[in-house]
Amino acid sequence: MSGGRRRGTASPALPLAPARARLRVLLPLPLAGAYDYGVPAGMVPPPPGSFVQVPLSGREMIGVVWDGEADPDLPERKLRDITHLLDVPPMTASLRKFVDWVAAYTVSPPGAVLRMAMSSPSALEPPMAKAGWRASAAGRAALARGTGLTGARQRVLETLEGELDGEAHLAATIAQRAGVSSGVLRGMADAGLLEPALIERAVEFPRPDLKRGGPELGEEQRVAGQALREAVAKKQFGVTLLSGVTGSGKTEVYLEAVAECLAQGRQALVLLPEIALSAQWLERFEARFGCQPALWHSELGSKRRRDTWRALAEGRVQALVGARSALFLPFPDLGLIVVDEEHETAFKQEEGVVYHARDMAVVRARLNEAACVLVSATPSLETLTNAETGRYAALDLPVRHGGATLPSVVAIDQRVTPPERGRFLSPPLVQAIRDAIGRGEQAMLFLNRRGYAPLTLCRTCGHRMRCPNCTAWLVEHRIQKRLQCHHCGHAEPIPPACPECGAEGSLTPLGPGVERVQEEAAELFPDARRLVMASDTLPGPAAAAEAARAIQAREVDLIIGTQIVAKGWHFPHLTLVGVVDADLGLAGGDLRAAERTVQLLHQVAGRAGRAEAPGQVLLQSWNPDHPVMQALISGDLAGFMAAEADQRRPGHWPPFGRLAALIVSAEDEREADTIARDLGIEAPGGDGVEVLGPAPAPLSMLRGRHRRRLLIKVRRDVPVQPILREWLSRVRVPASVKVQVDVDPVSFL
DNA sequence: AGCACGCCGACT
DNA sequence: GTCGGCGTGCTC
Repeated sequence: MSGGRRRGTASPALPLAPARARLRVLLPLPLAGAYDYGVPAGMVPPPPGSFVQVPLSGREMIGVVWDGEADPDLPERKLRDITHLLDVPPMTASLRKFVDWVAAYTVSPPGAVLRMAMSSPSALEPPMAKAGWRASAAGRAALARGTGLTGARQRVLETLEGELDGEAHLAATIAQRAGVSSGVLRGMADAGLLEPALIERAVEFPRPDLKRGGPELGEEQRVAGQALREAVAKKQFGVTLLSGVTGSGKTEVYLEAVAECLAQGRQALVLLPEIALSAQWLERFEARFGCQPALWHSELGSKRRRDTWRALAEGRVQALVGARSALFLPFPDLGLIVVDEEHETAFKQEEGVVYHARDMAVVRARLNEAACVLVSATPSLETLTNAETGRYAALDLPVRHGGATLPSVVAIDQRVTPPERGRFLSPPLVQAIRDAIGRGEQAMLFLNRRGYAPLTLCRTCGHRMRCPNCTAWLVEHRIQKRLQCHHCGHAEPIPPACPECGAEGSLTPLGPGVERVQEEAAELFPDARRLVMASDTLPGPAAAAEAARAIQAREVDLIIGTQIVAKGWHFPHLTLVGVVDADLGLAGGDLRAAERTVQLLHQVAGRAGRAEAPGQVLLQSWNPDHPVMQALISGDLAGFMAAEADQRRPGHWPPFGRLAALIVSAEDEREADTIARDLGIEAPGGDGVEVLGPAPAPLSMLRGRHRRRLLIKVRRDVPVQPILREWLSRVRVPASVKVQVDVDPVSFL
């Protein structure tokens, strides 16, 4: 460009100069919407979905060019220019729609949802090649001559050209492999024997082998697998419920759907409720496809995270298994989403953007013209209802794979044969464990309570040890010698004397946790090899995998575990399951307490008798006539769920109506009360709309914040989000008070 | 989410 | 007299 002054930027001297092109950029922040930015001269306006860097109040941020028109009335002086366009595949239109849909449904700022779809910030930056070293031409020549090199220098060159394949590596790596100090490398670089070079990132994800075929399928499995294949092959949206008794081989069936999806050249996503406990699942995937799938979960390291995100976005990952957050990953052409154990509450995200991954999976599948498969031995009432009304197709596997039979379930009436004083295992259960172990089989005791005792009480003054930050008792963890709060992470040493009255040796543990059951088992069965499985005794995937291996290798006789033992494990030598307190989940007025208890105990029961030897399940209960116990004993879960539906239908309780909760929280109790009261005053009404509350939340203090709840119940045909938005807009909330919206709550705490 | 501006306590 | 606490408010 010659000619000196052409035109300045937005020069006022040229009022008729065409205005800069404007477009909308959504930023990963909880702002009300997208912001407008200008396209700088010389930049081709990036299409929607492009990742761009933009200035925002003095700093640079990465955002996504969003759909829709920019506001022409925004004054030119407010408009800043896009800084640059990032070299990342643009976010697909379907993922953008998904972000908007989730934001609208959960009543969250779209930017907060976008943040979940940008969960690996570093993946968006240009591929960062690291500075490394390789042999220079002079170095290679010197090596070829074989003379004039010190031993150390020769080893370095041999290592680089040999086992390091002549490629560039970090100085530390080279020094370590060649067994020399880094000083040697420095000297070689100065002498021109080494030259700097960028290290290529070479993270390749293995391709699943579709020809490999899997384990032999039974006839029913084969038929169901074929049906799923056909659903995927249609390349249309559709949801299928795959139900089937525990041990019926549902995983192998839906892996057929995964195979079909990959054969179509589209990507498959499998969501698991707890990826950390998925070692056995990964083995099954590998058995079917000859390699590991890509993994996605919150504990993934930043490097792995970045590589996975980028490889996926670039279409180099075919199959991915992940926790709920994987739903927001940049699949270029998602063809299948499987939600395994769809009834699990772990799919509900309770913090930040509150969403249910199972429900959002259905939405993402719809926006991607993809198939969705919901899998469970104990489907949720929501999913069952959708299957019954024909919204979802349904496949069922009614028998166990390989000729195994379902375990028999019997209640032990605690009123008739109670445990001894201070004990928790009743005589019939003790005898059954003794018999099973005596036969060389494995037994399991299930109690959904971590630690030693849920409550510590002073026998002198009645003081109960409670959490300073939460409305909760402190749970004794005897192994760690600490009292712990299971809600906020507060922990303190067990005091030698009562902090209230000072009485020494007066603090007494009340009630059982798994540690205490293990202590009792140690006295009763001193020769049995025992293993405690709880989230705090199996920290991380490696520990869980090792536990599973030890059990399968029959290195354990008695397993004592919390709910993590309910999660899809295959323990072929386990024949007896004892539920220490079957009534535990029924306390409290939770809408789904009964449903959840049936699901959990049925899943636990399903660990027994998965191979040749038949399984037996004993439920210790104070109320064996309760419908929950009767359902488990008879095995008639369908009947139980039908009765559950009949109870919820008349009052328009979910799934026959919709709930949303507002949780008001503040450090100051009076502030929480004030806002909760204001919300109560402004509560919406009308046909098919009902507001309950405000009331103190069952956990009325959590992490130092006082909590109040309001619940809105609307008829199924009434959209709740506009009501919520309007309601919230009528109440001014100071920054010190948080109002969390929970559409379709599963927890009422 | 940052970062600035804005009014009330312990320091050089 | 100032340095600085983090409470509200804005960022295209």
